[in-house]
Parts: sequence; C-alpha cells; structure tokens
Amino acid sequence: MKVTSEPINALAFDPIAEAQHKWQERWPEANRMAAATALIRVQRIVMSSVERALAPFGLTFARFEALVLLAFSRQGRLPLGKMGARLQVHPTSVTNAIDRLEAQGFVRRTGDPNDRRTTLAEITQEGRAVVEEASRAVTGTEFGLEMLRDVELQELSDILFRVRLEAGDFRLDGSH
Amino acid sequence: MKVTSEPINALAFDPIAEAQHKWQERWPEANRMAAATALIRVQRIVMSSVERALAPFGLTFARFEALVLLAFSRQGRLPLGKMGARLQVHPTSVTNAIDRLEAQGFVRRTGDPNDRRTTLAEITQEGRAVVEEASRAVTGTEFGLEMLRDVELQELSDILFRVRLEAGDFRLDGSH
DNA sequence: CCAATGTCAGGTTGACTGATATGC
DNA sequence: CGCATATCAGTCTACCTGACATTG
Repeated sequence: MKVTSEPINALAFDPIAEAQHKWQERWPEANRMAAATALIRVQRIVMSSVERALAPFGLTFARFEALVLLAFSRQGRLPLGKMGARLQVHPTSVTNAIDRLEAQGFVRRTGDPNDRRTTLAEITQEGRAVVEEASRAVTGTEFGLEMLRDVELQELSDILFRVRLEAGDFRLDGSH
Repeated sequence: MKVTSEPINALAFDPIAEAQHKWQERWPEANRMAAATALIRVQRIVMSSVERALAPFGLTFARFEALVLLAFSRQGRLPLGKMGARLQVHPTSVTNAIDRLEAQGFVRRTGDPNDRRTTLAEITQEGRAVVEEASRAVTGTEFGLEMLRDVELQELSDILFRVRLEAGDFRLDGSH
C-alpha cells in the first residue's frame, strides 16, 4: 500500500477532534470513532516514514517484513504458508511478495523434502545484507514515532496488545 | 486499500513480542519497532471491521470518509482541494473518490462561481441517506475496538494526538 | 508570468476471489 | 477420498508521478 508521503497541508485545528464533535451530535460511539480514525492516520504516518526509508533498497514494508521474518528464523527459511500466518497476510500476497524478493535475489525458493506440497522461502546472502542495512535505515527514522517516550510507547503497546489479543490474532497458551 | 478480513490463523503466541525480542538482539529501538508494528496490525483490524460494514452500501472507507465530511459541512459541499487537505490524501485520490461517488449518485460536482478554478463536491439526497445508514452500520461494529473501555480509548487517543500533532498534521492555534 | 486547482494518463502495490495442480 | 499447499488469472482500490488546461 502506498501512502501519503509528506504533510500535504498543516491545518489550523485538529480535524479528528472536529469530526468527533459533529459525530457526537448524530451518532453514538464518537470516542471510538475518533480513536479509530486517529489510529488510521497514525498508521499512515508510520508507514510513510518506514517506506521512505526502505525505498532506496527497493523494498516495500510488506517485503521487508517477510525478509526480516526469514532473517530471524533459525534456518533462514520458512514455508510460505507459515509466513502468511505469522505476518497475517493473504496466501496470494505471500506468493506475490516472495516472487518479487526472488526476482531481486534476496530470497530463493526451495522444495521441502519432508512435505513436497510446501515451498520454502530461503533468505540469500544478498537478502541478509540488505535486511541489515534496511533495518538500520528504518530504525534511523524511529518509525515516525520519535515524539513518544518509553512510557508512552509502553502504554500504546499495551493497549494495542489487548486489541490484537481479543481480535483473535493469537492465543496466550504459555507455551512461549 | 483492501485488508485481511478474518483472523487467518490464531497463533499460539504473540508474533510481535517474538519479533521484538529478536530485533533487540541486533538493532536498537526494539520498543518503537514493536509499537509501530502493533499499530499497523491494529489499523488492519479496524479497517477490516469498518470496510466489512461498508461493503453492503457499495462504499469503501475512503469514500465513506469523504461522504461524512460533506455531510458534516455547513452547506453540504466543499472544494475538492479542501477535502484533500482535511482527509490528508493526495489530490488525485480525491478526484478518484468523487468520481466514484458521483457515479453512484451520492455526490454531484458543481462549479464555484467565485473561483472558477475550483470544483465543488455536493452531497445529494441519496448521499445523505446512505451516509446515515452506513454510519449506523459502522458504529455497530464498534470499529473493531469493542474490547477497549473509555479510559483506554482516551489514553490511546491522547498518545495518537501527540504523534499527529508533532508529525505536522495540524497546528494548535486556538482559533478553534 | 507565476501560482493554484483539478484532471488525465500511466504505473505500482497489496489484497481479494475463484480455479487449478500437486501431494499428504 | 477429503484436505492442505501454493500458484495463477483476473479484478479492484488507493496511491503516486508527471503532464496539462484553466483560471486568479
């Protein structure tokens, strides 16, 4: 997904607060609406920051995520299906991302001898090199969240954790 | 933007916490990385919830936002440029959204007699009707944030407010 | 002449649906 | 046989860049 790159125009007021007031006059849940809208807007800020850092490496966020996942894996390779489950993306999106990464030489497809239905994606030397550099570039942007102190980051993560947990992203089994 | 519609697969652990640990072993800013990743994931949850509610009305989130903005405006019409500034989207995206809304009969283009460069988008009767119904449908989903109480919603909004403010989305002039 | 406004052409991305080949 | 895995074809949305005509 492409995303607004720069503040197009700084408004003289908070457009979300404005919308919240008007929403409240007609419909319920104005607070939730405001939080959701702000979330969407901040996601764009973060995405924009990250993608700007990744562009010089020929990477998008989706492909970068896939590459990091492979780099973090024990053997440097994973079945495509497992990657989709981890990254919470559609199977065809995984295929697509790996297609591109393979064309760039950052990933190689391998068959799995144990289960010949599955395809493994394996990160290459070039892939490891680019993930190292790209990660430093992304870190350098502070993910567009440079204004948040550690306490706020923690608060934010805690709240988002609850949403992800109760939305069914994962279970808490204690196995980890 | 289309988005994952359902939990594809509930993992037995939190994939973001896992990534945070591994990131920490190699690169700085692991907390920021985790917050950013969680933000992106929760935005997908919210988007998915909202777009599922809007689909029956033939609306996407982008078009719904535009329609709500028009419905909230004093005269039911706004210049396209102003809409882009409010919604923080690219000029061509506004043109595109209004194209579709016009084809659906929810919006009508008008010329501005004062400044003949600008085009006004005006919400129609049908547009007002659909925005009323669609808003109720969206509200019914609680924006995918049903698990957050008011205190948490407020905390979340406060933190996101700081990000938006310091990212340059708007200024605080006191004029509003 | 320069700036602003909106549109158009052309291209990229990510995601979805439905169908398909292959293997467990 | 049913199920899982990955891919392909085709479609859609949103966004971007660069060019353009019109108007202030």
